[in-house]
Amino acid sequence: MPRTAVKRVKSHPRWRRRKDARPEEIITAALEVFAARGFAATKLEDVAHRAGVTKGTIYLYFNNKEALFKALVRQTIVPVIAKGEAVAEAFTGSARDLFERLVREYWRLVGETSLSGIPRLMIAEAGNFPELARFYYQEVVTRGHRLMEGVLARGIKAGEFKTVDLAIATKLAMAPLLHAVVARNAFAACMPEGFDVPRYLDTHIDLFLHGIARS
Amino acid sequence: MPRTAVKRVKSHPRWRRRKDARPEEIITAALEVFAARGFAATKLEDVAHRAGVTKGTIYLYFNNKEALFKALVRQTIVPVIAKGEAVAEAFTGSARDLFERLVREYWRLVGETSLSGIPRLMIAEAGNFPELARFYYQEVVTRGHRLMEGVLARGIKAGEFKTVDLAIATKLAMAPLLHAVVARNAFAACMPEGFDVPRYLDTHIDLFLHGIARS
Amino acid sequence: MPRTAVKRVKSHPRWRRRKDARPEEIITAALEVFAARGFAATKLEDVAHRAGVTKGTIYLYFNNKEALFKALVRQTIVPVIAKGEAVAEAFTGSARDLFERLVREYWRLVGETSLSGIPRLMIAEAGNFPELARFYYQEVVTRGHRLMEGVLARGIKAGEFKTVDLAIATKLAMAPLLHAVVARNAFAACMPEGFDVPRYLDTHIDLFLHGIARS
Amino acid sequence: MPRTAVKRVKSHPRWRRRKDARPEEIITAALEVFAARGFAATKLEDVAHRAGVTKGTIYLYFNNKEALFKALVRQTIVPVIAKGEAVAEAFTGSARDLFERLVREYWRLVGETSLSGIPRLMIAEAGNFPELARFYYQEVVTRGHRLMEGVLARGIKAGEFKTVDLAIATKLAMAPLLHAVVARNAFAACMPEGFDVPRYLDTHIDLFLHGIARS
DNA sequence: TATGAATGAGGATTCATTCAT
DNA sequence: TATGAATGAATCCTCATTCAT
Repeated sequence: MPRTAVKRVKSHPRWRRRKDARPEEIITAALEVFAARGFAATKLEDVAHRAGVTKGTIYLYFNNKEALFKALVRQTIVPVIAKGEAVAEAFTGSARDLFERLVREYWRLVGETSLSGIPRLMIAEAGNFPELARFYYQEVVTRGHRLMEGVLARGIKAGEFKTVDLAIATKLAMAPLLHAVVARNAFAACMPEGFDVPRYLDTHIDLFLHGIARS
Repeated sequence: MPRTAVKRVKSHPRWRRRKDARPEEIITAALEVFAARGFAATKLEDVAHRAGVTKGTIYLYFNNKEALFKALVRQTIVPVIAKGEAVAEAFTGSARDLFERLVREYWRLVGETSLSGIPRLMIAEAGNFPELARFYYQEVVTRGHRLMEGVLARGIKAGEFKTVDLAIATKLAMAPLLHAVVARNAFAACMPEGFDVPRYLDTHIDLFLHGIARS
Repeated sequence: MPRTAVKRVKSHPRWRRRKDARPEEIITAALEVFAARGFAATKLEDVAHRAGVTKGTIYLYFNNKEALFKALVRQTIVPVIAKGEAVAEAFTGSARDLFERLVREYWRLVGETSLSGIPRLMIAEAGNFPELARFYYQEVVTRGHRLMEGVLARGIKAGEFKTVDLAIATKLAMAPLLHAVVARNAFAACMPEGFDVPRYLDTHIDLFLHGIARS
Repeated sequence: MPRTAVKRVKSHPRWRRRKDARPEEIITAALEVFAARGFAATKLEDVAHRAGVTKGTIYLYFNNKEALFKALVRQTIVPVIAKGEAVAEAFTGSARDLFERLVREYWRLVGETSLSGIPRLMIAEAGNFPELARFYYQEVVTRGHRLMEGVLARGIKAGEFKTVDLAIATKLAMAPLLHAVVARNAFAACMPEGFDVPRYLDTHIDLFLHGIARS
């Protein structure tokens, strides 16, 4: 801290230069590389290069490769769930509309962003990082399920949906989303026809709501 | 010149069988290890050990780690698709029944066997093996889709199903299957509640057929 | 996942110098080991050890064993030829004297130094490194021949030497030098009688000049 | 022995099939491969293939790679020296003519045959096989030198040659031969001009005899 | 004798990690 | 803080050697 602190003050007297941005820059870079190659095939040198630093710098902020990987997962994906929960909580319309809203929100926040690499990464590496897998399963998967379960329960109670096994219906509500994210991430280069996401989402919403609709 | 002449003292005969069983034994072992750890984290020594041979033996049958990996994918999963096609071709009942039959068959052949590791493996490694990914996408994913499309088309033509976008409905019909296989494979250890597969399949069949049903 | 995080406990600082001296140090060490053992029998660990570094360090400066070998040949021997050419160019005396001068110079620069290993190395490995062999033949052998041809041509024009086939006389002028370098390098340990180099050179100069002398 | 012996007797009742030719076939094949690649880079599988047998068979006749290499050197090159000695002993003409005869004979027996690989091999591998190097130096180099020394001594005594240091003059008489064999073997592929051997030999004989001629 | 499947020690190469600067 | 030279454990792969057949 001593030398640089002085420097900072010297060149930017008023506002601190936000070099606490470093960890985030590194995590952003790491997300891209890990998502593209998987944990083992990722070289920290590549991460460093993409973050505009050198290998050694990574170790100033993360104890080792594994710690970086875990930090990456923990810090990027959890906020998305939180956001979903906030949306649900604030929502006042029908369960059908909330379902639709959450589906589209998920795509907007994950499917279309670089976060789409995370589910695939976790699927790929769960076996190698049991502890992280447990964290992810608890804090992302289960929490996500709980969120969706609430929506379905709301719809059942309101008479919009027929009575179904909540846990299973939840999984079925999410699976098409998850699978699309994962498959697109994995096979984007192999899909010459492309993947008409809006229509895919529309159809899922339509079919699912039809399927679960009362009467 | 001290390079040559390594004396070896062994008590056990170093091999008994030999033969054309070897490649398959190795592939079986490789499937288990690759599925558990991913490509990069798999040590050929582990594969060898599990196959009951030593490292060197693997190289008698496969040029290198990558070749083994590719052979594994190509030789194990394609037959499953072929089987599905055969089932569909021979089927004489309604589209609804065929849909149900294929869903259950997929689970029986993939979800419940060690083959369930393959989809997850491919999702994890597609980025590192573009050529293999293309093969898999062509010969497994696309072919699987084609199979399911045929079923849906049959149902539409027969008036069982309403008219939908075939490609998208197909993806939605498969996604819950694929995702269940992949997620269970990845997170089995994290699912204390377990995963009630029969009910999951029943519900998917029910919801999907309800969703797509005419009128 | 037990792949990462290797703790290391060391008492010595692992490096002190760094810098651009390294490649040369490595090449020097490599010259000694390659010359002693040949390409295939040389272990990079030995080279590293002799250079006072570890295996990994070699790879910071050379892509692989072959690249090190090639760099070694290219960077060490070419300057010698250049020096010979400079000597010839600056020389103002008779062709006989220049011949003598070059013969002795060659021995001083190659025969007596660690460079004496290079010709033998190239002879040993030419078959395994065709491209390098071509380089060496062009930039060392041919260029050396051209140099000697110039001397003989000068002597013929000046009437010192009788008219001979230049290319062949050149080869005959060089062969005793080359062979002595190569044979001494190979069989030094087997020559109990030793090899009286000064006298060998004297005699070669004497016999050759007698043989080629006019009249 | 049992099964094959029976077979042999059955098909060739009278004369044994000369399968003692095997070792020679293997040595011939080994000469080619070793000469092309050097000791370390030679794979016994290649030798076996070229000999029309399998790797295992080599071990029926030679204890290991090193033994094969040594047998190869010992059995192929020594006879050549013996032949040279016989020629010299039987020769009745002048020393000049004998010199010429031996030079040409050497080329005929070594330079033009696959034996030309041996000197280069020995130069390449002497450091790795000290004991073999010593054998070669004793039984080939030294013996060859002795042979040539005898010729020169004969010429000096007869007044054909001037008095010179025998050991050194011998080396100078041989060097162009040895070097030509070795260099041609190593760099044949790099010599677009070719190598006019007959003329090279003629010129060497001419220059050397001129150089050493009395008065 | 001959085969060829199997072995496993050995060495090239990679890359996470360290640490003097 | 940041660098990047250096390290060395880990792993792929090769190939001499063995041995049941």
